[in-house]
Parts: sequence; C-alpha cells; structure tokens
Amino acid sequence: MSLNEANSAFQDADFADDLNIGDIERPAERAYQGIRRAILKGILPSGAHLREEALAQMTGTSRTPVREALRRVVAEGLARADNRHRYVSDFSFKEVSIVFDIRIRLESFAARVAAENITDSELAELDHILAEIDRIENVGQPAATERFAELNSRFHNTIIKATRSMQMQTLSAQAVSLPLEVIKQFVWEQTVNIAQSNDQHRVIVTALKQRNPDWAENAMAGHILSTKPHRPSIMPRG
Amino acid sequence: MSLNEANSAFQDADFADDLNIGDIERPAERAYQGIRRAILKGILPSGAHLREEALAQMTGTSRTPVREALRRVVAEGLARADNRHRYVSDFSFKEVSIVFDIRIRLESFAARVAAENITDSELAELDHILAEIDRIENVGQPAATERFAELNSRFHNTIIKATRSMQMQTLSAQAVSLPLEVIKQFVWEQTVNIAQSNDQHRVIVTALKQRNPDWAENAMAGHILSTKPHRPSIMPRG
DNA sequence: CATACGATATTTGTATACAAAGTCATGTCG
DNA sequence: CGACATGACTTTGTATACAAATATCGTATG
Repeated sequence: MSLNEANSAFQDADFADDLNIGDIERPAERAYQGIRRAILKGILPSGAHLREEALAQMTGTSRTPVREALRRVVAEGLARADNRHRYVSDFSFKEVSIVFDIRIRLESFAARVAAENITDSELAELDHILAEIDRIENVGQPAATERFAELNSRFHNTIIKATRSMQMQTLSAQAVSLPLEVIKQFVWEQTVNIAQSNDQHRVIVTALKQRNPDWAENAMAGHILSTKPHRPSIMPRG
Repeated sequence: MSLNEANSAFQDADFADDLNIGDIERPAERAYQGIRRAILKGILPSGAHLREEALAQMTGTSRTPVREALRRVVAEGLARADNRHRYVSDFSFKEVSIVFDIRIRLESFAARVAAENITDSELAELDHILAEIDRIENVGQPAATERFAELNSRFHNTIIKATRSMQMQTLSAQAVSLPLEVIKQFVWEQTVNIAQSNDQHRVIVTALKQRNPDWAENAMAGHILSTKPHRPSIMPRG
C-alpha cells in the first residue's frame, strides 16, 4: 500500500476534538465537516487516498454518510475522483492562484448584478457586518482572525445572494470554499489586514447603495485582488 | 400532495427509450443520466419534487445510486436542495443568461491560461475538431446539431484541460453543463450557425498557437457572447 | 531472473431493512 | 367554530449485508 502513510495518521487517535465535530449530531454533516476539516488542517494531505471505511471510523459514522460527504467534497474541489477512488486535491500555489483569479471574475460579476438587484434590508445587513468587523479587537490573535473570516464570508455571501440567481450561488459556493478555507490557514495569519479589508468593503457597499454596477464590479475585483497571494513561498505545501 | 402532477407523468410509461439509458449498465450512471436527461427534456419540469423512490423506478435502479446521482445533479445546478428535499431548478431566461455571463468570464480566462500552457498535441487535437466540424453535412437537421454539440463540447473541454488546473476543470464542468444542454434544446435549433461558430473557433486556435493570452481571452469571450441568447422570448419555459 | 498467472485481500458499488423526521388529516377540547 | 394534539402515512437518513471490481502478492514457468 503505497499511500498508507496518509491513513496511518488517524488509526488510533481521537480526532473528534481536533476536527471539532464532537457536537454535530447528524451523521451526514459530521462526515462532511470532519473530512473537510481534516483536509484543510492537513491531517489528510494532498494525494491521500480517501477510504470510505477509514473516514467512517474517523468521523464516527458509517459509509453511507461518508459517501455523500465525499461527493460534496469532490464537487467543491477539495478532492478529485479518479477511477472509483477519491484523493485529496493538491493545493499548490498555482491552483490556489487560479482559484483567486476565477473568484475575481466571478465575484466582481456578482457585485455588478447585485448592484441592480440588492434590497435595502440586504444593504442594512452589509452595514451591520461592516460594523461588526470594525468591532474586532486583539487583531492578530487567532480568535480575531477566525471572527473576521466568518464575517468576511457573510459579507461576500450576502452580495452573492443579492444577485437573485441560484446558479450564481451554486457556482460561487464552490469557487469560494477552497481559497477561503485554505488561505485562512496558510496566508491570512501572515498577511491579512482587517482594517484595510474593511475599508475596501465599505467602498463596495457604497457602490452598491448607489446602484452603480461598474463601480461595484471594479471595487470587488480590487478587493479580492488585494487578498490574492502573489508569492509562491508563502504556500507551505505543493 | 401539491407537487404530484410532476411525478404522475412517469408512473406508467417506459422511459428507457425516451431517456436513452437502455444500454447504460452501471446503475449509478444510469440514474445520473436518466435524471439529467429527464430534467433537460422537460419530463421533470421546473420545481418538480425529485422523489428518490420514484426516480429509482424511473431509471430502473435503487435508491442508493439515485441519491448519489441527485448529489451530482444538485452540484451541477440542475436541481436545488431545500430542507431535505430536492427540486428541479428553474431555467428562466434570467438564470440561463447569467450562466452565459459567467461562462464568458470563466472560459475566456481559461483560454488566457491555456495560451500559456497548451501543448502541441492539444493544438493538433483542436485542429482535428475544427476539421470535423467543417465536415458536418445536412446543417439544420437534428443529427447535425447533435454532432456539432458534441464536437463543440470537446473543443471547449480541450481548452479548459489545457489550463493544467484541476480547479478550473471542476468549476467549468459545472458552469458549462447547464447552458450547453439546456440551450441545445431550446435555442440552438433556432439560432446556431455552425459555420460562423467554427470561424470563431479558428480564431481562438490561431491565438492559442501564437501563445497570445490577450487575444485568446478576447476571442473566447466574443465567441461565447455570440451564442448567448438575448431575447427572453426564445426561452419556452420560465 | 523476469514475467505471467491466479488466489487472496481490499475497496468500492448496490440493494434493502429499519430509523427518524416531517406532513397531513382527523378528532377533541376550549 | 377554531386551535391544537395525536397518530397514520410519506419521504428521507443511516447502517449494513452482499456483490463486483480492483489491487496485491506469491508462485510457477519460460
């Protein structure tokens, strides 16, 4: 077994703590979150063979929810299907870089469409998120970064939802999940600038309030561009 | 049962012929292709509740492969998950239009990346596809349209593969599947111009041969733009 | 010594039984 | 008469047994 080293890592340990899935009741969700987090935390490294039985044990479920979770994980791009097996995707700098370039195009277009469809209550929601981000303290601490990641995610999702397009939401969810999580682990700790990011958020919201599609599109593109990693050296793997 | 009318449509009929899944052996593939085609052919109309047991009967398999197929269909955007149920997506003009706009951005970027990574053998493959499209006869006949759709699909997929990015391939597969199939049914019969389309293909290949990213990007954008439906009236549903 | 072959073990695919959750209609009580 | 509790029914969720496919490894053979 040439890929065994990848799995031997979770033969005898209790990963419920490590994966923070201890309090997730529904097996399908447990399996999904468990596999997802194991990949993102590097417990399941690039190229690791995702064996159903082993993952069922790891997440404390059975093969059925694991199989469904694997479908989702593959659809998200975190794993790839090959023949009948699945393997953890590689998160080389080149792959992450391309996903950012795709996000720039996808989300800036979303901002354009949103500018023409966003409701007042959604704009209020964005204002609220802006204020919450401003209130983050102890910048640099893991808790603060975590909090920002969550609010930032809500900010982007609110705009995507404001397009009123299910297809846009489906597609974006997939394009966004990879970098938002991978980068949170590898890049943000070192480079994220919450204040600067929120300044850009404010510009985007202003453009949306003015229902100015061109400006919204440009502002969103600039915002994502500014978070795109540009040095291969900051990627620890690949 | 308010949504029963959607399912009563396939209670007593034999859809194996209609769906052309008679010769697909593997249940998982049978289920997937069966559901997919039933949606695209309108047998399962927008909003129809996708019941596992009924679909298992329809495709001649059991619930397990149907559930996996439903995951794929949802990930592709052909259906949406809501609570614990799944429903056929709506293919309103607005949704199809947005997917085209996304494709323009996604695939033109793919062409840009491909220009820097494509191999000589892939360029030869593109030349071959071009020649095959030129050889299509009886333009206007369903068989010719079908043949063009297949070759056109191969043309676009070859370029996406030439980006050398798994993430690009994963994402594109989903963005492309919806319109390429839906439009084939509703729009192309009326508007596709094979000769004009292949002229555009030739320009794209020339740009790729010259390893000119800007030109490749622009040519691809123009090509997809020219196939985008711009009149709501040509969409029969939604 | 390399290779082809076949037995064995491993892994995924499929079907199905049962559990859980949600829905709807009915009937009872305020 | 209306609100709500109750229970039957429908549908999805989960676990598991078994089938099929594939990989692995030892052995025999040229």
